[in-house]
Amino acid sequence: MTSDRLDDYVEAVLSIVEQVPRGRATTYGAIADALFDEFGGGPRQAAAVMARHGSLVTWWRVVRADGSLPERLGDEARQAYLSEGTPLRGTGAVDLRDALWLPT
DNA sequence: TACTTGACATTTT
DNA sequence: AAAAATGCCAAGT
Repeated sequence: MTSDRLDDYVEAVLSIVEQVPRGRATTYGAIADALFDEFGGGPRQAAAVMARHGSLVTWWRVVRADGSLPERLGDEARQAYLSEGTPLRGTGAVDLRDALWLPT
């Protein structure tokens, strides 16, 4: 049936990603924490959603806890960071000290 | 039903 | 400071 809570979780994650301001970034843990009230789960579930539907959103605005991101996407994300002026730390990772955005 | 895999996080060497 | 080990939770097989 249609009331799949999984799809609902997916939309919730994508919604948060779409809400991230330009030039800013958030982490999987922050998203998981924000949705933990309603769905629980953990950062891995948020990541699983991105792996499935991440192509539909600004996935480069979602990074790991240390500001770095998956090797496979590093290249494409770098282009986006340069375009949006995201604060980088020098090694290609986002400087979360300045760029970290927490879901509302 | 049990095992393996995964856009992760945290703690300990 | 950097790397390895452990923990977490759910989906896929």
